Amino acid sequence: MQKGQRNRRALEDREAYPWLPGNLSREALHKVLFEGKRAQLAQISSIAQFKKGENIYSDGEVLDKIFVIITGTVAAYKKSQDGKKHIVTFLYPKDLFGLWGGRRYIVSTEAITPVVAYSFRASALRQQLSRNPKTYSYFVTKICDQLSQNQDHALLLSRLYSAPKLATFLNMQRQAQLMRGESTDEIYLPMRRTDIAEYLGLSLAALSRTFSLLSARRIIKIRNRRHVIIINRKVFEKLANGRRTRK
Amino acid sequence: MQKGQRNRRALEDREAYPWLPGNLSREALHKVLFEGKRAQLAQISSIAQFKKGENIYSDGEVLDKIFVIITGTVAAYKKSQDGKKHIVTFLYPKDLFGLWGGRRYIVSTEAITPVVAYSFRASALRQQLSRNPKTYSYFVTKICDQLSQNQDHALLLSRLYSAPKLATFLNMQRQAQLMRGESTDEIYLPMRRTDIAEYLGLSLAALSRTFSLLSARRIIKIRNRRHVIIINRKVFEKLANGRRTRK
DNA sequence: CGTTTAATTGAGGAAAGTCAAGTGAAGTGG
DNA sequence: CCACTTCACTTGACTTTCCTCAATTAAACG
Repeated sequence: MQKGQRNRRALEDREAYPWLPGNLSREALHKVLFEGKRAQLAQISSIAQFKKGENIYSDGEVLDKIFVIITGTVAAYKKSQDGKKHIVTFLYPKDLFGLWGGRRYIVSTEAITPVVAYSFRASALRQQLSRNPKTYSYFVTKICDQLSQNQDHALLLSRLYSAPKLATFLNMQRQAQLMRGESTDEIYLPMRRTDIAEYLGLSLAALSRTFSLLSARRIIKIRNRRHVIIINRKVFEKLANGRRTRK
Repeated sequence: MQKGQRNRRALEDREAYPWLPGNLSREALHKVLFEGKRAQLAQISSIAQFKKGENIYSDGEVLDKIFVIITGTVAAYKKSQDGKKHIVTFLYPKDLFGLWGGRRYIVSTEAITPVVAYSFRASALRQQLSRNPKTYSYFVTKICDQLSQNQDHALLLSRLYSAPKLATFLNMQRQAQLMRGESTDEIYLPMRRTDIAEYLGLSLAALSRTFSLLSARRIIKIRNRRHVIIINRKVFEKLANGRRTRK
């Protein structure tokens, strides 16, 4: 299956999950849940703020709160048996997190920029859901999205060489910006290099070298630590999507 | 968080998803759905059979059927941009697959042994769900489990060395056998070496070497291609769970 | 402006990849 | 039931990439 085709389809198809009742688009459901009923929501939610670097919750804690990001970026991570931190996903405004587990959280989360978020008590949300089962599909959709995203991440992790890994990552970030309706002239990277390395399964040194390599080959331009511009789109795409490219 | 503690908790906690209505255990729900109401189910499901190696559905096809395995093993895979096959997950009896996408399947699946499965038309299942929203939580639970499993897989993929990778994989298989109530004297591997390599993100050669290494070091005994016995449990555990072990 | 944190770069070594040849198991047809 | 073909797996030789450790430079922050 071609990549372009897949991307287009993803945009068309992910809107609706036809096997679910309450066949609303995600955008519409987000509106209904988080914008249309502020007054009603206020009863079960509050606004939480986190400083940069602050831990939000940890793997294994009892699951009591669920969050929806208003502004900022969050990293979800696990520690592997060998003690290393592995970032599972980055979360952006409108993303929902905290509900992927059962009785306890299954990942840890940390604010990597200052974060403002809605905070729901899990019990209140449960009641809300049983009163209005249609909103269910919103959550299921979100979880399915997360699942699909995780599978793509696994694919990324098993790529062999650092250059295509990084190019694919940058492309994913760009895609996400597009989805959120932001400009894609520049790619914005709110996280530190270490975080990217932990997401891609590379050492910090290797990641840094790869940034330098892509920059030296004039494929990307590193405006500053948080902003990257794609210069040579053709080679860039080849790297991200290409067959068996190394550097 | 300690590993042993985590495993115990996983067993205790995953049974119920308290933020869901219809707070039934997974085991109970499976019974209700697939054993208690055979007659009712017969109307919306049929039995499907697949030969070893047969493709069940492909990534990108329109999602029309959902399956529950009765006997046999299925591999779910994606092809990455560089053309390589990457196995996302192995599926065993009672596992559900096909519903993780929206309008289309998001992975391909293939029978790696002869497979017998219930086959549901997606549309029929949708009706079933809207009539009985409580069964919803069964599906959500399954998806959350899958998500959690995928995250563990990602962790596995980003481990550096092949020996701990393989040990962890074997341990996962053992754990799964335990969950299914099977004996754990031997680890049964229904899939080919190639499949394991594609799951672990290793070359076939590297995987084979690692099997040989563990065997030479008398950590495991390879009774035959499909059956492995753990001899030195202590070293084995250290490999699978240990900090910074290489070989 | 100085101190701390984040990121880049260099040198050396180790693990896994690739290519290729060889062995073992399984399945088929006479 | 055995010979033959095919497929699955193992092992060897060589190459490459990334990791580790360490030193240096750049940016952020008080």
